[in-house]
Amino acid sequence: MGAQWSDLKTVLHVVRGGSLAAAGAALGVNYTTVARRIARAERALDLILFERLADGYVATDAGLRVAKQAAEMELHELSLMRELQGVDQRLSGALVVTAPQLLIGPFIAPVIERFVSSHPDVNLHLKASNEVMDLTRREADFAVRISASPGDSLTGLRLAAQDTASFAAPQWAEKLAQGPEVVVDWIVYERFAQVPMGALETYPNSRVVMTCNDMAAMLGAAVAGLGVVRMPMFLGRTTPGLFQVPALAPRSYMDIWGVGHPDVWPSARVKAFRDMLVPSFRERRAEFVR
Amino acid sequence: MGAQWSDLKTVLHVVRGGSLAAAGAALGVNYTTVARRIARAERALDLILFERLADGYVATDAGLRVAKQAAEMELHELSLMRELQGVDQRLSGALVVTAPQLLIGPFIAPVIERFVSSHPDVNLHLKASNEVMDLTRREADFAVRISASPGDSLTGLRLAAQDTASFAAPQWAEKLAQGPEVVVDWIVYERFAQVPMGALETYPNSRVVMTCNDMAAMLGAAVAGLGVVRMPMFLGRTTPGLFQVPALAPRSYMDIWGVGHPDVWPSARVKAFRDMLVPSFRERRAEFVR
DNA sequence: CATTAGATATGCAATAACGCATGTATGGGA
DNA sequence: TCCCATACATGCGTTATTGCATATCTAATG
Repeated sequence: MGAQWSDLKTVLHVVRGGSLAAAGAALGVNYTTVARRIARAERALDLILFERLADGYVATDAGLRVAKQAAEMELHELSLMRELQGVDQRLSGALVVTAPQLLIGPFIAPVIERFVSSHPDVNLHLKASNEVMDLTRREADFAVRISASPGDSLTGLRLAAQDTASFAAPQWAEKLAQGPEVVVDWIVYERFAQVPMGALETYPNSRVVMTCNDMAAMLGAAVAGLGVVRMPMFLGRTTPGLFQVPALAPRSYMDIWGVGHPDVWPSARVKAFRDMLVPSFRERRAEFVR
Repeated sequence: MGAQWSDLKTVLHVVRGGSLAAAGAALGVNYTTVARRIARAERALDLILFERLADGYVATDAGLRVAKQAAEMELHELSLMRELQGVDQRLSGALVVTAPQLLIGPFIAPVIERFVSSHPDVNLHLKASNEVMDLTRREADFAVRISASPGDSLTGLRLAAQDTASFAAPQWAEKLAQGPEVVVDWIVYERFAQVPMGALETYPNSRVVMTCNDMAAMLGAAVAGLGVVRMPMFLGRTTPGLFQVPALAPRSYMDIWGVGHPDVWPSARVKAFRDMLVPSFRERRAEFVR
């Protein structure tokens, strides 16, 4: 009478993705399989779940109802996965950590090095990403984030407070020393697209020479001497070839947080990682502020 | 990383049933398949879900957690199934009705006859059972029950009020007429196991000649002249060979209800069935009371 | 101590599910 | 109008899943 649970899940993903192909990708199966599962579910339920239109599958009312309850089922699945990870007291198995790309090299990597040698049975996976992983879906067990607060419903602890300052190649230091009338070329982050606040006060002739959507590329451009970049202190200080310049007064910036889902937080693996990460940041606290 | 939903469901049923065989029966698969699904789930989750003991599978803490969340998932599945049935406005497809065995012949069957000829595309399945079907699990879409109230969280309407009286073969009518000193042999329902309340007041020499767990068998015994049976009026009146006897004064009894789950209640099929059943009971209301 | 019932493992053949390649239909852009 | 990208349908060979038969193990029983 009823349909298989895997088929209900499949319906959910077709509704979510809007196409067989998208659902297949999400489920890790071929889209033909998705089509067959939908057909099977329809046979089992004796209902039409999707209208086959020229531009894809469109859910019927019944299809939407299936998807809705399947979404509820998925919430429990996700809750279970977090719960199982959270109560796991073994120092073996998978541990997924995510952190901003540019923080990894100078600050996370050394911790990871010690972690993996101390806990050789833990299979650590590091997701370098500036995008926010969904910890509810266990896309990561632990995340290092730069933000004003731990956010949503996550457990978090502050790893460091940080300031920003202006950094550039050495020739810019000389140029800026010539006086407030020099033309200052700024490399700015895409979504700001204008000279940083306060820059015009000290150097009225500041201008944007380039916008960019990637901080790593901006660093490269700065090292090459293209202009001045406002960035976190730690980043300027740890990038060879860059020096702090007085184009902009240091200003406090968002904190660095270590966050995790409350369900997953008690996991031995996550705790072990925290226990190495936190002291490491504490010791190097000075590198983040002016 | 995660496990398949069908495997989570399988874990649930092993925890519920306590053995692979029980789970297999519940799921409609061979128990070997159950064992393999458990093994697959354990591999996927990298966890031991069951201890393999000599006398069966015993869930670990992790296994219990999986089962618990899977149970929550199942609640949503059941809710979905009811919902889909409830919104279905077609007069085709399956309709499962349950009713007490002895009510079917005289009162339900005539309605069913008309129903199936009026709605030939509805696949009516009648579960004659004195056990209470779980309407939450959609073991039935509509139930005729003899009870004091519609009960739990079900929607219901009262089909008839009814009385009980004492019935027996004709020779008992003659015997009882001889006076209050005659020995009255009672056939009583198993779980009462004693002479009905009030019987000793009119016939002090009443005694239990047989207890039985099945009313149909009791009817047979009564027709055979074995003794007197207290039963609903409708039953005595519709059973050939039985006549009401004054061994016991008529007393009001539990009502007859037509009940259904609120989710399923609006279904066109259920509504159509109700719409035939209710007038039928209303017309014959007099047959149930003294 | 042998036996039996209940419960789980395992090997093998049958079946069902799957992925891939190919074909069809539709709509947008050059 | 033609081309191409998107989206689904279908046929076929491959793989994974399943059921059955058989073997193993344990506890309870005679």
